[in-house]
Order: sequence, then C-alpha cells, then structure tokens
Amino acid sequence: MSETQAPHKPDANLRSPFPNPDQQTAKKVAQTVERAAKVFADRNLRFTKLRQQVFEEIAATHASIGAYEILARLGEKGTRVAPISIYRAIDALLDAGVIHRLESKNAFFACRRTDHMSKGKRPIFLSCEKCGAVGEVDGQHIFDLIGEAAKSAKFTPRVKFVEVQGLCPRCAGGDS
Amino acid sequence: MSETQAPHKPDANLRSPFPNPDQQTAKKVAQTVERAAKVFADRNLRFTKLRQQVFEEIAATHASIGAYEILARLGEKGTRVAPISIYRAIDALLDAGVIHRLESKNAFFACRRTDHMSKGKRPIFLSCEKCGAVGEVDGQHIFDLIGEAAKSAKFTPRVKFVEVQGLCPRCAGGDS
DNA sequence: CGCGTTATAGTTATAATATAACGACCTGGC
DNA sequence: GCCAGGTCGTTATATTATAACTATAACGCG
Ligand SMILES: [Zn+2]
Ligand SMILES: [Zn+2]
Ligand SMILES: [Zn+2]
Ligand SMILES: [Zn+2]
Repeated sequence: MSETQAPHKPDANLRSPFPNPDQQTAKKVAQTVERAAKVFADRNLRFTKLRQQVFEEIAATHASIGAYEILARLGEKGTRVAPISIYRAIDALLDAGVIHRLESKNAFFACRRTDHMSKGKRPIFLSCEKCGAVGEVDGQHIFDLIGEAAKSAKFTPRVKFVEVQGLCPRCAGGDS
Repeated sequence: MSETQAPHKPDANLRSPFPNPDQQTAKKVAQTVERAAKVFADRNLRFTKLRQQVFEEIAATHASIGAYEILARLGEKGTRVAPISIYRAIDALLDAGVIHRLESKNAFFACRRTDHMSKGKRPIFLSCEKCGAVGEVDGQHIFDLIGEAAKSAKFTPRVKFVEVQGLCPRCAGGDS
C-alpha cells in the first residue's frame, strides 16, 4: 500500500494522512514535540512544562483524545492537575496551531502537517469511527467553495469547520 | 407538491436562509410544526406530545438552542421533564430530520427546508455569532468534493459536517 | 377483549465536558 | 525594588449528555 516513497526523508505533508501506527514510536513523538517547541519559540510564546506534557499526551496517539483522558494519563504518570489547567494548556496549543479541535467529538489531536500553520492550505479532518485515528488532508478548494456558498447567502464567514466521520484505510480494509 | 398556489407565496427553499425575525410569528411556528407532524406521519413514527413540545421550542427561534434551554423554557410553561427526556425527544426529531444538530455549539435548530429531507441536497449550516441565527444553504457540490478528498486519502466517509460561524446579513449590515 | 411485543416516558443518579473567580508565583523591564 | 503580564494552583460550579431501571402507552393479533 505505500506510495512511492523517497529513499530518505519524505516531506511530512506528502505522507499518507493515516500512517501505520508502528511508526508512532517515542522518537517520533519527540520529533513532533520539538517541532511544536519551535513553533512556540518562533512566535515568542512559552512552551511551558505543562503545555509540553499535555502536548506529548496528545501527540502520543493518532487518535483524538479528550481533555479528561489527558488528565487521567498525566495523573497515572504522577502529574496531578486540575481540569482547568488542562484546558488552559489546550487553549495555548490550539492558539499556536500545533493541535486541532474536533468539534464533533469534543476532542483534540496533534497537527502533523506544516503546510497550514503559515500558508493558506486549510485542512479538513477525517476521523475514524472504529480506531479513532484522525487524518488531515488539504481542503483549501473546499473552504473556498464554502466561502462562496456563504457569500451567496450574504453571510460573512469567520470560522469554518469540515469534519468527516467514517473508516480509515486500515479499518475499512477488513483486516482488523 | 401544491407549490402552485398564490403568487405571493414563494417556495420556502428559495427564500433567504436568514429571513426577518418579524416573520417568526406563532402562526409560522404552527405551520412548521404541522410540516414536522406530516414527516412523522409519513414515516410511521409517532409525533408524541413531548416531541411536539420540544420541537415547538426549537422552531420558535431562528437561533440554535441547547437541550437545557429547551428544558428551562418548557419548565416555565409548566412542563417539567428530566434532561434525558429532552434528549430522547431530540434524538427522535433528529432521526426524522426535522431538526439539525450544530456540532460546534452542541445545540439544535429547526430545519426549514424541504429539499433535503427526501432528496439528495445536503445543506451546510451558517451560524451567526452575534444573534445565534442559523441558516441552511445547499452544499451538495461541497459534500461531493469532500467525498472526493476523503477518497483520495483512502478514507471511507459516513457522516460529514460542514459548519460556518460568522455574521448573518442583518448582523453584518450594522442595521439591526 | 386479553395478551405479548415494542416504543415511549418517568425517575434517579451519574458521567463527561468546560469555565468562573481569585490568589500565588515567576519573569522581564524600568 | 517594583510593576505588568502571563502562567498556574485551588476551589467551586456550570454545561452537556447518558446509564440503569421502572412504568406506561400503543399496537397487532387471536
Ligand atoms: Zn493540522
Ligand atoms: Zn481506523
Ligand atoms: Zn435542514
Ligand atoms: Zn445575526
């Protein structure tokens, strides 16, 4: 199933939005954390210990994760914080663009793309109903169309959501 | 059918998705309730008293409304029910397609179109951040595009959400 | 009609998600 | 030092949603 991959290090944005979870090693998470830290640094924001811990929990899975699930996992590791602290960290991570919120599930997931944090390539979210994995694919043309539809209704759009629930390639493949 | 009526009564689907609230009279609500009752009858479902009461509260505003707000308004009118009863009624109304759920606000609003309850003209939702009004405009081509984008990611879509937050014509126009 | 079956609703309790309010602390600049 | 702004702790509460069980209403059928 793999697209013809470059021999060494393919652009993260060109890889499948639903990579094999085997690739989800601790090393991968550490790399993702480093990218997030750089985003915070570039924007003169503080990537505090709590924010990093919360981000690590979110980035440790390809599935979306709820605030209280993050709370529980941090608790198991000895970091006991109040819900409000989790939400404050989540807000900072959302503002920085390193995580996204899945409105239809009240849950969060780590952004694994680099092409829509600065440029204008807005992604749509694909959420698997079976394994919870969330993928992002470019949807700029879709958002453009939505903007036109809104305009035709004399509506001034500010925030647009496109979320799809269904089955990811592995879960749809029958080989579970 | 029966669209061949008085020349001063345009098809509901052709009117603006954001009508003037002056039009939102009790009579209008009653008409909407009758349409909903017909949908239930046509599908051999029961439009029970509770479901009708809940629907009336939802239909009484062009804004989206939360389950507990419905609960409170019914309570003021002497109908005291438990939250679960509201949610059960909402589920039935959603299944029948006479209301929609706004995922990004955890709220509900009455469907005022007739062209996507039976046919394949799926709407996108436009939610005003100032007055709460929600409008629907056809977005079939948008959903088609979303389907293609999902397919290109080898994702099997089942449910698609498209929601836009912004300003409705009246709130954006400054003339309130 | 009486009966079984199913859908609906009542009742109680609780789960899950999210925010308000206030004070402590830390950090950088003056 | 002292202020200003941002972060976090602490406590309490608001908001949204469902579980589990009981009771009743509706309907088809013999
Ligand atoms: Zn992203
Ligand atoms: Zn899956
Ligand atoms: Zn509708
Ligand atoms: Zn408005």
